Amino acid sequence: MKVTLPKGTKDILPDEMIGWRFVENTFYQICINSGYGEIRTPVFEYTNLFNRGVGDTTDIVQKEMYTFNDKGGRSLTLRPEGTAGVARSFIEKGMASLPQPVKLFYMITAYRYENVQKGRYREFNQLGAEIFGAAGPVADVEVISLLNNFFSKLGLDKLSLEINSIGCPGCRNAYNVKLKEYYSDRIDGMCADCKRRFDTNPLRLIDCKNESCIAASLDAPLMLDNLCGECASHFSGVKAGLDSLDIKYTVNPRIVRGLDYYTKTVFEFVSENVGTQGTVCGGGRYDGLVESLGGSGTPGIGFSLGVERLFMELESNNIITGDKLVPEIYFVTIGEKAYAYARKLSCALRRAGVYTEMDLLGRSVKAQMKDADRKNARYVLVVGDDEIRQNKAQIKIMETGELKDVSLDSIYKRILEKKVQVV
RNA sequence: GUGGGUAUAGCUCAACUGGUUAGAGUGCCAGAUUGUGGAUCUGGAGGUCGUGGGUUCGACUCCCACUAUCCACCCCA
Repeated sequence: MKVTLPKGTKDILPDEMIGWRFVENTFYQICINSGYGEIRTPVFEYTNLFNRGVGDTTDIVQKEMYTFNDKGGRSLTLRPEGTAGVARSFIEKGMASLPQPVKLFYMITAYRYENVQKGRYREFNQLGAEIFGAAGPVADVEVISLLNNFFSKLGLDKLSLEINSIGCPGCRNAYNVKLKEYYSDRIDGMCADCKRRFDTNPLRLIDCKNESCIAASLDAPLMLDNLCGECASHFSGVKAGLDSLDIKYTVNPRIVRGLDYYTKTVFEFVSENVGTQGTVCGGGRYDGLVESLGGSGTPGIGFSLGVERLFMELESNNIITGDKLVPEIYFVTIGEKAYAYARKLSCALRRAGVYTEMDLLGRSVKAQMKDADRKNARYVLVVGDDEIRQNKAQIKIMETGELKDVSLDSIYKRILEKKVQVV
């Protein structure tokens, strides 16, 4: 084998694509119905967008970006996530002067240089949506309800929603001081990572999975108990909104998102079927992002959803079964005249929206029948030069094996009436 | 970046403690009375045994390296 897939990438083959279409179409419909406009931004952006947007201290920026110089010496980076590019577009295209709020959604690939494991790839697909310019908790609720609609339309009811608030810069700074105070006499017994976090990002200390660190964190003060008045009332607004929609959730005070731009509400949809990477969807509010990228102060909230992880969940619930599309009519032909006739009929049917099949290899009748069977065709229309002369053809109903004579004229007429049912 | 498992036909897997032309199932192609599928039977195509070294009279089998893949840590979708 000489040519292979790059590590961490995959081919999505035709059978699987049917499921992908199902997921993407469902997402598209829900977003459109909810007033979101679709946006496409470039796969690569100038590197500094992510440095500033995602945050210099994050793992993503520090070690996971595909960064390269183009021939003009510009530093470019394959997007490691979707929000930064959309925020850039919001600013650059002057969307702040559109009627507010601006609601956008997208279906993209993203790239992170990480070691591969279950539910984690280097190129992966995300569905995402963002609301810019709406500061109140109703926007948070709308984004979550969009996801709730999406999951229920897919037939998924086993994802659990966890929410938290990580406050605004104001209350977080005060909280960080408190945290450092709490950890100052315990940090010696904690892991190397945590010792580093103590200075760079103390918020992450309570999130560490290392056993001794978990023990040290048991009595740590929680952000949730230290929110300022504004953040606290925002969070209760979110909870009240979810309650009124009967959306179930649990408050998980230990959720911390890995991207620097999050403020106030953060949330995750978690699955038990995805392996250790259980987060199917993560999102939250980012009221400071647009401003930090040079735009005017604009609140925002959004999410991104890992399609590969969603698929694992769908498959383990038997929602994606890999069913193939089956042809309505398979034309079995004998002879050139019959082939030409059937080809014309087949084209007309395809234009009318009917899936038809024909042999392209000049195979025997038997082999054509076998092919029709293999493709699970509902009907086979057998046309030979004899039939052309007599202006009729045989239709075989594959499920029962029943044969019927039909006149070619009537078939053509039925097609013109756009009737799918030919028998 | 770190740790562990795996690597044989398109796919799923065999090959005894190293021994001759590496097998099966499935899938694919063709045939079993000449213009009709699914069952059965027969035949055919398809493998530099992940790559490169080494040990040996002899390596799919043992050793080393590399690569890929899977799983886990970190972190995230």
